[in-house]
Order: sequence, then structure tokens, then C-alpha cells
Amino acid sequence: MTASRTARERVRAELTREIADIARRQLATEGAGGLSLRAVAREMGMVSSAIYRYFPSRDDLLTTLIIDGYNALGEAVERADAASAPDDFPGRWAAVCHSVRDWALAHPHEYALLFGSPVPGYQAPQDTVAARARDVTVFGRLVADAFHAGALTPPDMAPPPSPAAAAEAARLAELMPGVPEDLVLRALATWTWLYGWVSFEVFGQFENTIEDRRAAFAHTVRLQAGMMGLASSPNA
Amino acid sequence: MTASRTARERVRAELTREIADIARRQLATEGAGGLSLRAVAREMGMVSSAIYRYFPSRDDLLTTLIIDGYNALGEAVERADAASAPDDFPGRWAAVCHSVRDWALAHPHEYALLFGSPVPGYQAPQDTVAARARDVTVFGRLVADAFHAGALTPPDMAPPPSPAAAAEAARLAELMPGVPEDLVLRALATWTWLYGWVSFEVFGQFENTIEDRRAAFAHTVRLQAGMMGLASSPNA
DNA sequence: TGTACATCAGTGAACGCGCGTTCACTGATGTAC
DNA sequence: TGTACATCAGTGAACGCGCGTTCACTGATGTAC
Repeated sequence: MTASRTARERVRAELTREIADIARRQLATEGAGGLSLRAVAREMGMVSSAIYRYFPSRDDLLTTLIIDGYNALGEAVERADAASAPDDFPGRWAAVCHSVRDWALAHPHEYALLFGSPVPGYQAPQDTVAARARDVTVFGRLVADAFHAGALTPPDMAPPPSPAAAAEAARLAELMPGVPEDLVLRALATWTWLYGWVSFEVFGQFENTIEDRRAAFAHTVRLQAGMMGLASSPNA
Repeated sequence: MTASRTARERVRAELTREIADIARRQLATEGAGGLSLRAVAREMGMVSSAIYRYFPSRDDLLTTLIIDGYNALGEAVERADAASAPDDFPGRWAAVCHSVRDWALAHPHEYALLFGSPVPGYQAPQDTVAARARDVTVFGRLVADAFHAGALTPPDMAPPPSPAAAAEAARLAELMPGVPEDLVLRALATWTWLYGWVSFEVFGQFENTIEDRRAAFAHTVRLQAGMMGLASSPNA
């Protein structure tokens, strides 16, 4: 009976998801190192060994959380970009930045899992790479779109890249096809800025230093847009 | 006998330092969460309870490591700045950037302790604030020096700050007295970029993405100098 | 439709481990007269 | 200089805890004829 087999499988899928949800919630109170299979089992009302029917080990559960995290962030960024007018490149950029920041502040421990100190003893498997690139893919497309629309004209302020830097830029250009090397490097600078800021904010470095962080962030987002040379499409 | 009392105290100070050193080394293999008093005691050849003669608790030992870390980083940055020609502002900036990066790559777990995910259950006490600001103090002085030497003339590319952002800038201007608000905000953007880059690098986000990281970093450092508007002193 | 068998989920006990911290204690080192 | 006392460093046992993982097991759910 295919229907009943599906029934069992459906329960299984649901419980698997429930375990991951509880684990995610525990992450939010204990941090990545404090994630405990026994605690998850307790909250599930199961005996601890039963978890092994669903996840072969603690590391495996962590991997699931990491992949889910990258996907959640990636989706948020994709949605933010898609919701903006395609020709309004500064607007798309701002939407992307704020979506990253908002997601990080709403899920600080998941953010820490993805972008903070590596979890000791945990080695991320190959499975995570696909999900990992979703956010930066959106960014690369945004930059490439702007360039090809003639809306990426940065102020002249930088020396030409060294050959080694240019070589790196050439490899990164995969993410933003057709964009010249020095603009790729500017984009990289801006991208690292974004995560630097968000990490400072999520990890508490701005405590007692910056109060209205959203306002300061919003202004810096515009500043970075200017540095990259993002303008509204001249065809718009 | 003052001399003999000093002898005992000297041994005490030495053992205290030795404990901290061992703890720091363990940090480097286990990460912040894995720091264990018992393991430290084992390596000291002491019984675990003996550690309590020197540190009242595990958190206290962690606090010492954090303060030492900020001081080590701060010293490295101070030395790098001091070793540069005072009028060569881009040079000073590059020296500061590379000293942060070099220190972080040489002490990745200490860096993680200072700038990575907060240690769960640990609340940094007030004692850390003085050491915490050493690096940014150097940076603030560098920017202020450049401004007053007429060597801070950024390209025009940013909208004027919102009132809220300007208010934040006014408070941050303590670090770089006399520098106008919009330049303070550019400096803040650059500073967050620096730690964003270094965190990406230390935490492995550039793995399989950027190979010659030093070259890419060096170029981006110059790019950021241009964004801030740092130039060599016109009086030099 | 009914029965015999196979698969799977969950149990409960156990293994072996490491942790932070407390406490009463023994000796050695330092102090005061 | 010598002795009686106080301070301090380090010991060893113990408390109470939680962890990941294994394993033989019981029932329930699904499958094949």
C-alpha cells in the first residue's frame, strides 16, 4: 500500500523537522556549543537514544541547522531583492543590506552559527556549499545588472589592482559576469563591509558605542553604494 | 621581611601568568567553550582545586584572557602605527590594517574570543572596557591627524547623513576630535569593513573563494583609504 | 480478507567520560616577638 | 638567633551534574502471499 507507506514517511518527515526546530530553539538559548541531543530528546518527550532514528549524530543535526540557516538567510535576501524595482539599483542594494541585518538581528544565534567563530570539533561537510552561496549570488547579480545598465560608475579614488588582486577579481567575476576587475574588487569590499557591520552589531561590539544603529547603518549603506558607484538606471 | 614576602608574591604572579598562558594555549586547540579548569590544572601538574588559589572561577579566567587579548591586539596596532612615518597617512592606515589582520591570523581563537560569537553564559564584566578600545583609539587618532593635516579629502559620493546618523557621528567624534560628522561616518564604515574582512578570513568564509587573500586585502585597504579620502600630508 | 513475516520507532539501561566547585586536611613558607 | 604562631599553597576525595553513543528489547505499523 503506497498510501500507508507514505503515511509513515510523512510522520517521519514531520518529526525530523520538529527535532530540527527544537534544536534551533535551543541554539537560541544555549549557543552552538550547548546544543545537546539529550536536551532535544527531553523536549520531544522521547528517550535520548530515539533521536538516533532521525539523525545519526550530533554533528549531523548541526549540519542540518547550518544548511537551514543559510537557506533562510538566502531566501530573505532573495525576497528583498525581488521586491525592489529592478532598475532601482541603490534601492535593491539597500533592501539586500537591510534584509541581512534584519535576519541576523532576528536570529542572532543562527547568524553566529553561520558567520561567527567556527564550532570547535565540527567540520562542515560539502553539503553546505550550495546553500552558502545564495546571499552572495543575489548580490553578484545586482552588481552585474547595474553594470550592464550603465549604472555602476564609481568615483575615481583607488589605485589599479595589483596583478594578484586582479587575478582574484577575475575568479570572483563568475558571480558578476562581465563586470571589470576593479569594480569586482569594490563590490567585494562592500560585501565584506556589510557582514562586518552586522557581526559587530549582533556580537555586541556596538554596545555603549552606537545607539541608533539602524540610522547609522542606513547611512553607511548609502555610503557604500556611493563607493561602489551604484546609481539608479539612467534608462529608468 | 619584605624581600621574602615579595618572593612568595613573585612565585604567585608567575604561576598566575603560567595558568593564563596554558589556558590561552588550550583556547587555541579547543575554542572558547572548551576551556576547562581541570585540563589547565592537569597541564600545570596540579590538582584541579588548586587553580582556585589563583582564579576564583572559570569565568574569571576567561575575563583575564579577554583582557589580555585586547591588550595584545591593541599593542600590535599601536606598534604598527608608531612605526610608520607620522605624515604618511595611507601608510599608517595600511600598517594598522595589516597589523590587525596579522594578529588575528596568528591568534585565531583569541580573535574569535574577542570578535566572534559571544561565549554562551559568559557576561563580560566592566574590566574589559579599557583594553577594548585600544585599537580603535589608534584609528581615531590617525583619522584626526590626517584631517588636521589637510589630508582627509574624500571623493564626493554620499548623501548628507540623516539627523540621527549625524547625532551618532557627533558622539563618535570623541575618538577623533574636530573631524566633521560625515567624515566620522566614513571612518566608521571603513573600520567595520576592516573587521568584516578579517572575520571572514579568520572564520573561513573565504575558503575556496579567495586564494591570495593577502593581495586582495592589500588592495582593498587602499580602496578603503580612498573612500575615506586619506592622502599623504600635503605638508610632507 | 486473513495470516505470517519483516520493518521500523521508541524504550531503558548502561558505558565511560569530563566538568566546576566545595571542603577538610597537611605541610611549607613567612611573621612577630 | 630561636621559637610560637599565622598565613598560604596545594592535596585528595567527594558532590552532583550532563553529555554522546551503543545495544538488546518490545510493540506497533506495514508488506506479501
